[in-house]
Amino acid sequence: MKQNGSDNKLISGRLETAGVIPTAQRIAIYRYLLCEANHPTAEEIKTWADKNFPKLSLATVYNTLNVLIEANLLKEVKVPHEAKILYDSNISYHHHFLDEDSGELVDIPSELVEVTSTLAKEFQVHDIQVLMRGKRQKTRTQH
Amino acid sequence: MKQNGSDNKLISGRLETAGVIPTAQRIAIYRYLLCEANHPTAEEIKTWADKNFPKLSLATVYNTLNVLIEANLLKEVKVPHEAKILYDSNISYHHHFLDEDSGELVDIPSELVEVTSTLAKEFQVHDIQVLMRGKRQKTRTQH
DNA sequence: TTTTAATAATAGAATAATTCTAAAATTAGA
DNA sequence: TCTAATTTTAGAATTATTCTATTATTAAAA
Ligand SMILES: [Mn+2]
Ligand SMILES: [Mn+2]
Ligand SMILES: [Zn+2]
Ligand SMILES: [Zn+2]
Repeated sequence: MKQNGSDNKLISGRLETAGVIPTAQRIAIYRYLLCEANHPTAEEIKTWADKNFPKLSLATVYNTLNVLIEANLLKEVKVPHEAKILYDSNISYHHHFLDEDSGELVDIPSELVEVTSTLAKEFQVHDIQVLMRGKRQKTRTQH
Repeated sequence: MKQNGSDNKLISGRLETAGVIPTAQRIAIYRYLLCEANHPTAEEIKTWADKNFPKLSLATVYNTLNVLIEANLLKEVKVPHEAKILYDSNISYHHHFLDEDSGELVDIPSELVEVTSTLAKEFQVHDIQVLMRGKRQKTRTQH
C-alpha cells in the first residue's frame, strides 16, 4: 500500500475525470488520502508531505483539499473530540465509529447500520450520518 | 418563555445541584440557553448578553459554557456547515435534524429514531449520534 | 518550437474561533 | 470584618484555516 509508482496513473485519471488538473502535488496528496491515511487532518498531511514531497506548502495542502472537496472526491468530517477537520477519501455512503481510547475514526459500511425514523412528514431527510462512539475490545488471541 | 423572574431560583438550584456556583452571569447564560436559544453559538450568546446583561464579557461566555459542559449541564455539537461550536442545553439522549435551508438544528427525540447495527463484536458502542440533513416542507395552510 | 493565457503553488499575512493570562471584583466561610 | 477561594474581565495569545500577491507551471495558440 505504500508503493507510489503504479497507482499514479489511476489516481491521475480519477482527478481528470472529476475535472481536476492532476498536478504532482494533487496526485501525491490524493494518493496519500486514498492509500495510506485514515481520516487525516491537514496537519497530518503536511507532516507526511514534509517527509515524502519536499517543498509542498501548507497552503497547497489546504488548496488541494478544498479542490478535492469541490470535485466531490473528498468529504469533511467533524468529530466531537477534535478541533481540526478530518478529511475522508471514502465518498460512498457510510457511517463512523469513533474509538474513544485511540481517537481513531473507523468507517462503518452503511449496510451494517439500519436507521428507521418516524419524523413528522414535514421533515424531508436527504442524508443520515451516524456516529457511534465507544471502545474497541482487544481481540483475545485464540490458542 | 422570556420572563426572567421566576425561572431564576429553579435555574440557580440546578446549577448548585451540579456543583456550580450560581453567579448572576452563569444564571443569565444558562437561562438563555434553556429558555430562549436553540443550539446557539458563543457569538449568539454574546450578542444576546450585550442587549440583556451589559458588561458580560466574551471570556465569561466561554468560561461559563465550559463550566456548564464540565458539569454535564450542556453539550457541544459540531455540525458540518458551521465552523463554530453549537451549545445544546438538551442533555437527554436525542438526535438532530439539520435544515439545509435555514441552517437550523432541530432536536429529534430518540424515540423517533431506531438504529440497529450489526458491527463485529469487537466494537462496543456506548453512544450513537444521528444527524439527519434535509429540508423542512413548508406546511401548507389548511383552509 | 516560441508566445501567451490560464491555472496552480508558494510564503507569509490575515482572519476567526477559542483559550490563556494576570489583575480586579465578588463571594463564602471563618 | 477578614481572609481565602473563586469568578469576571480586558486584552493578549494561540490555533486552524483562508486570503493575498507573487512566482512557477501548464496547456493552448501562433
Ligand atoms: Mn487523524
Ligand atoms: Mn445558532
Ligand atoms: Zn469515513
Ligand atoms: Zn439538541
